[in-house]
Amino acid sequence: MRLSKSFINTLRETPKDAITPSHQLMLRAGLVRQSASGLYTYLPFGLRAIQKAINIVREEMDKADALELSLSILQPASLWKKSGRWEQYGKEMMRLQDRKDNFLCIGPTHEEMITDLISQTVRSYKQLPITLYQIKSKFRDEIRPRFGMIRCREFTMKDAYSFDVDEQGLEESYQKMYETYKKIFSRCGLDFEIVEADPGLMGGNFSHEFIAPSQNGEDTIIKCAKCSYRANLEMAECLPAKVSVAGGKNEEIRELNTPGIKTVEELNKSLKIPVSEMIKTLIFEIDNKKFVAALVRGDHEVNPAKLKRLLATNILEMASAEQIEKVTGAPVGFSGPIGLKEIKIVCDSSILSEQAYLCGANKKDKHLTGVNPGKDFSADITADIRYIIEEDSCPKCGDEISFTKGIELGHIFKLGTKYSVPLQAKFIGKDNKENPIIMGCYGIGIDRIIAVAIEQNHDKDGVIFPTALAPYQVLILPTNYKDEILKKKADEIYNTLIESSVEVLIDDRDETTGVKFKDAHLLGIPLIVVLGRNFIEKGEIELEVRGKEKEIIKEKGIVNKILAHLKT
RNA sequence: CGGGGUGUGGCUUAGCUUGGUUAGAGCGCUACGUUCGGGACGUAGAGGUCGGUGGUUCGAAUCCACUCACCCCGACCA
Repeated sequence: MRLSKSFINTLRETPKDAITPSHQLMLRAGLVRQSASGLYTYLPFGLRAIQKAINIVREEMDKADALELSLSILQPASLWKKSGRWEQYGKEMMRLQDRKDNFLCIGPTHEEMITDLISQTVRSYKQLPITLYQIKSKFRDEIRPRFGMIRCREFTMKDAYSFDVDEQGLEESYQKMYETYKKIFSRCGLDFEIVEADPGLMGGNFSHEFIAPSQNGEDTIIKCAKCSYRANLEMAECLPAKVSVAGGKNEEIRELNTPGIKTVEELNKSLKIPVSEMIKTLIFEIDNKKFVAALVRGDHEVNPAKLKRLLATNILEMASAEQIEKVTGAPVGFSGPIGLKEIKIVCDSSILSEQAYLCGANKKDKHLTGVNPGKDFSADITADIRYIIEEDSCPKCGDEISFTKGIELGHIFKLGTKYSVPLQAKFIGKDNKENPIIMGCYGIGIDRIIAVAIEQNHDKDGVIFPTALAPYQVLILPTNYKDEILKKKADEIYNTLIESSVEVLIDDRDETTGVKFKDAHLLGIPLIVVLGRNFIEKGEIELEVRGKEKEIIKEKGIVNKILAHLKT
């Protein structure tokens, strides 16, 4: 492509709304333009990069025997009502009505559609296993789109769904995708971690996330320094406390006056008791009807995802101030486990029965000290219900852990029969019995591949595309295209590379050399071939590997040298 | 939805506190000329409902009210 004929839209200055490097550079390099919050237009160069990512994903999915199809973007409400998600899915799902007043949604995901398709087409175990996938736009009316392409409302997703006859089959399908994802992100040249994750609304006990470490990530992951343990914050297991705290089993309960002192920090300040020797009591409402009290140490936080899983509920919310007063008999800030009636007490496993703690008295302006769990109250359930903190150690090997931020590139789930049962996707087995199909689902955020590639590969001058994702591989830069010698040689190299099927650009614009260099670096094309005065004087051509070294090459060897670079 | 912030040609912005000429600038854009190895120089141009609506006033980019959009921090997720 000749730059004089292409559509490049580089910006000299950074648009003020863009904060993260990938967002700034994608705008500056003219890869995308924003049309509204969370909505972007891909310009030609950006689209080429996206197509590169799509092709890699498609190739690897096909190698894994997955089959591509395309489900309609608009989906009938009836299917979502069958799975129950018409009600469960919140405002992220864009709902609309057609001229006949039928309700539809713009697909935020496609489990219902694909399961319905399978229910109509699969009859026998002989048709299984099968994995189907598509690569297309999804729409989620996100609460808060941000970071440019990292969280948009309309985005391109590869979503795959596996269908098996049993758990073992699912395990194999899942494992296949796990390996496929590793290949995909490696081929894209990305740095990533695989972590255990909470499946949330999707169902299942655990899942895996593929996370690109980045300061601008929205997820927090936990890494063990020694072993291979990786988990996201929601999922990371906490070992029961090993820290020994002061106070003993036989302390007597004493009531303290604590007027207006509601938080652990305030209690710590006025009573000089370490926060780790306090119990925080939080009241949650589950399924919009029942209440539970969750107890964690003062220096810990309740992890709602763990609590949800433990209580097997999807709806868990903090109780309101009025509800707390009704349930505990005291205003917010004075709740405690002693004297709670008819509500389940869930105690975190880091609260030790042989220690004495400070906690709320369920009376206004009163707290209790010397409270021994086990002796003075009993929990209905004791389990791991808190977030891991940096002082914790690795749940697998006990070594140090660290926290890292990251961007979620992909997520693989085991769905089981969550959708196949309500949507009646069944098969007849060898034993002539009818059973629900066992499902898995596997997503990749395509736009995020590009955003992450840029987050991870850029410098002060612009993007440094990994070769696999670059919109073009080579940029030929004659410093002055009006110079006959330079023009002739540049065209010659350009034509030769085109004949070799190399994706090549030539900067034939009537721009100053400085502009050409700046654009070349901003665009991030991996190989820049500079033809300038050194060529005229000495027959030397400069080959710049974007972000790395520059080489001086004699005229004759240039094409082979370029081709050699592209192979590595 | 809660908290914070910003809206002035394509981009970055001055002016707003303390209302008063044709709303300035840099970059970009157009034409011509000189340049041509690091966003060059000269000359001449084009481009603006000052986010919108209503109000106060002789007079509003500037003050007031409402509203819209966008960004950032928290709850959602690829």
